[in-house]
Amino acid sequence: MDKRLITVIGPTASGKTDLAIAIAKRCATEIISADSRQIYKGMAIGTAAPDDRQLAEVRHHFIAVKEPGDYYSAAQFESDAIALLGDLFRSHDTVVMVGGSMMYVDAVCNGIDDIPTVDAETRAFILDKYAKEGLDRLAAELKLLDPEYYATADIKNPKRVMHALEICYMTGQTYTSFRTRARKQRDFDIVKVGLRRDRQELYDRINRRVDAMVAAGLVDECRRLMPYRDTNSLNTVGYKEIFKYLDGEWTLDFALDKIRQNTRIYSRKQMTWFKKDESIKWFDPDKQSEIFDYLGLNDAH
RNA sequence: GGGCAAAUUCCAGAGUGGCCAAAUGGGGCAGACUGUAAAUCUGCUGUCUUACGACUUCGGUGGUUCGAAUCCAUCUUUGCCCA
Repeated sequence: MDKRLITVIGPTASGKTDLAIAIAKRCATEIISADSRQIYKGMAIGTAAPDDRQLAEVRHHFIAVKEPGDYYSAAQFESDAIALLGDLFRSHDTVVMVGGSMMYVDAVCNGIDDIPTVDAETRAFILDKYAKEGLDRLAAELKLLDPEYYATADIKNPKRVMHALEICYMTGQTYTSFRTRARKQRDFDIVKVGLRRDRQELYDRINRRVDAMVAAGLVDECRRLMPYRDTNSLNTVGYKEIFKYLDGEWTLDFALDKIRQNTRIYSRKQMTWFKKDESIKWFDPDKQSEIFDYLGLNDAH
């Protein structure tokens, strides 16, 4: 029998966690979390990570395994997840992957180019260069070093320009030379189950979840994370707003409103990304039996 | 009761005679996306139109002017001050 990766995706607060657990239990398998923030320790509340009861029900991977200051990326997730899948498929026919980090999901499903990881010195050098010279100068330099990438790059986006330059400086080759953009073949089947809700309903769920987070101790969680507030992992909806409150810059109510708003924006951004993925089969999250039918799980037992 | 100030497009807030459908920010909508992606970035956002462009807006009404969001009169509302 072919090995199968069931991938559950959808915007934040759509109900992915519950569905993934239900599927994993039915298949007696484990869950790979494709979430760029739940992977960090100490951020369970603000990222709506599975709680202890849920974690006890089904074994989850990539939840709370990194320190907030650790460097991690979609590329690393690809190799970590693919390696783990190799192990899991030895004892399971099916594995479930859930997560809202579009790029992480994509890295596992389609692969990501093998571009060298930028070392700390180069990173600091380019960052400093950007601070001193500005985006236009960096873009002009990129035009010289890698005209091919420059022609299609998002030249107004500092992160893109800087990264391309980092690669050029560090390797002495063009960024383009690493970008094969080839789709990797995987030796397992991939089924993508998308959860879609009416926009207003999703917004209501987001609002309720923010209240639940506060009740669960979101503010205290943020206090504990204060030492890491400047790291990328904490540049995250739900945390950056509370930090403003803890700084005395915003009232708590205002910060919570901003969290609700930014979460809505995030959910829309996720949907924009998903829209172009033709391989996703969409479902109403409340109709679990339809999803099980689609996956052929209803008569498994 | 008297005095002063203010009313601008979804919100905040510029604009003080033509260069104004009206800066900027926020919000909203749409989109991009191969290296910390819950990040970062882009476009649109009065109406009609593919576009050129046309048309209706700046509290109400009436004036002045070739021309008004901008000046005058008056009314309404709001804020502040003196009673």
